Amino acid sequence: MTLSEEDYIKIIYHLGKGEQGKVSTNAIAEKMETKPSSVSDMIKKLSEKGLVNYKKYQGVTLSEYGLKVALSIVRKHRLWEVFLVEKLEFSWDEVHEVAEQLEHIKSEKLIDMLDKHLGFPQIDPHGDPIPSKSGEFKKSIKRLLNEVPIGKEGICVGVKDSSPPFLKFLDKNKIALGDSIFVVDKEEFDGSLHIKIRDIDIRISDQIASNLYLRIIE
Amino acid sequence: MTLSEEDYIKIIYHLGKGEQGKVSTNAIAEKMETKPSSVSDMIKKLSEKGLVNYKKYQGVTLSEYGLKVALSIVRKHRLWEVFLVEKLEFSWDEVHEVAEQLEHIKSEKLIDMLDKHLGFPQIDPHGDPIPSKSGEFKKSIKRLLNEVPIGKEGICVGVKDSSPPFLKFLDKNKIALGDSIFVVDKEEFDGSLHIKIRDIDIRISDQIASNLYLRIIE
DNA sequence: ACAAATTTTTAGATTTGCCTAAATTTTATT
DNA sequence: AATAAAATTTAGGCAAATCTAAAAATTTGT
Repeated sequence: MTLSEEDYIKIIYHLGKGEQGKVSTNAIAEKMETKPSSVSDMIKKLSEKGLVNYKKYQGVTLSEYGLKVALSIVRKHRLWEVFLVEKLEFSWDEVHEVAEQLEHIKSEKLIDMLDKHLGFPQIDPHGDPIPSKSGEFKKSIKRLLNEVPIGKEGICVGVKDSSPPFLKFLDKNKIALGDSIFVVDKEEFDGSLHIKIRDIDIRISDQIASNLYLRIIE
Repeated sequence: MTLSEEDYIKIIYHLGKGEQGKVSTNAIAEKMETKPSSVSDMIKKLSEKGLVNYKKYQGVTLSEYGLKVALSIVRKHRLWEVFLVEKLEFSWDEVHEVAEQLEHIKSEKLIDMLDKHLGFPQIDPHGDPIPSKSGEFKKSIKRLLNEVPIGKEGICVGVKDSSPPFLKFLDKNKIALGDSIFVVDKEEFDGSLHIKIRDIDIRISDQIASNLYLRIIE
């Protein structure tokens, strides 16, 4: 597969919301930053190769094979994102462009060993799930931290209350978007949480926890 | 720069033995696995871009700018090789193909941080020196282990005596091509060596040391 | 030195992925 | 349901990087 073909497949995957949805030529053109006519050309090629199902004027969907390819690209992209953040000190919002390039590197062993090196992560720095080698993956959902079950881990993806005092609190406690938070325990009577963040244990009140969104798996 | 241009520059660099040597069209064609006519075309383009010095029928050399570009590609290639071996458990002879792809990834921060993550290595798994960010690098030389000065480190790149008993010895002591060996000390009277390999200290006789080639720096 | 062999370049074609402009199909509106 | 608007496809071209075949320059052999 060429680089360009892989980009198309990935975009069709994302626009199709992971599975069935028919994807329009124009939508693809916009994401690819190209013209609809170019998209038509490429779709024809992808169709001949069996990567997409296509009937003229009716939009495209990924074939079973195309979906497999898409998931493998997404897997590579997200594993590289984890690598960049965990090992190379990138912040969660700097990784996309580089991962976009790294996702095209072809070597099965590379990805298997990278996965192992990273400890088989399940989510990337944006909280999105990482497909397994065979293409399965858990759905991710967004939850307020105080609603995350004990023993679960998630990525901090947003705040409900963005008032200065709250943001200051986050800053002081070194909690930032993209951080991975593990819920160790919950105190019954006041709802306060014992969490682990960057290998450090801290306790936060229910009030704080109900203002932080995590993206968790399952 | 396109991927193909980068490949040409790198090949011209290697064929020119690192610097001045004029490189012939045919030699480039062979390395690129393409035809001399294609090379002519590309050389013309590289020349227009100021990457090479070129007079028809007279071969090419890298310009100052072209050399800079070449060194940056070599740097990336070798850093990725170190990464693959040190962090992802690749063996020294498996890394080339993958590094060949990774060397084209464009991100200054990526390479800087990779360099840091790897502890600013000076040599790659084949014993070749890694250019610094600014393009300087030490020459590497091949020496028998017993001639390596105390305090130096090198990569095991070959054996002088390849008899089965010797190879068996290497195997038993977990010494393999590509291993990094640090010379800790040398015993005056029998010439035996105290070396560090994969963080383990071992002692080897002069007889052994005089059969192992290391590639060292400076 | 000069013809033969080799190397290198030019000319013209091909493929991939893109473009513009025009034609066609679908969808939206009245 | 007919027409206007929007989306999509086709047609014809372009640039990059390659190819084959043929021409030109250089090197080699005697």
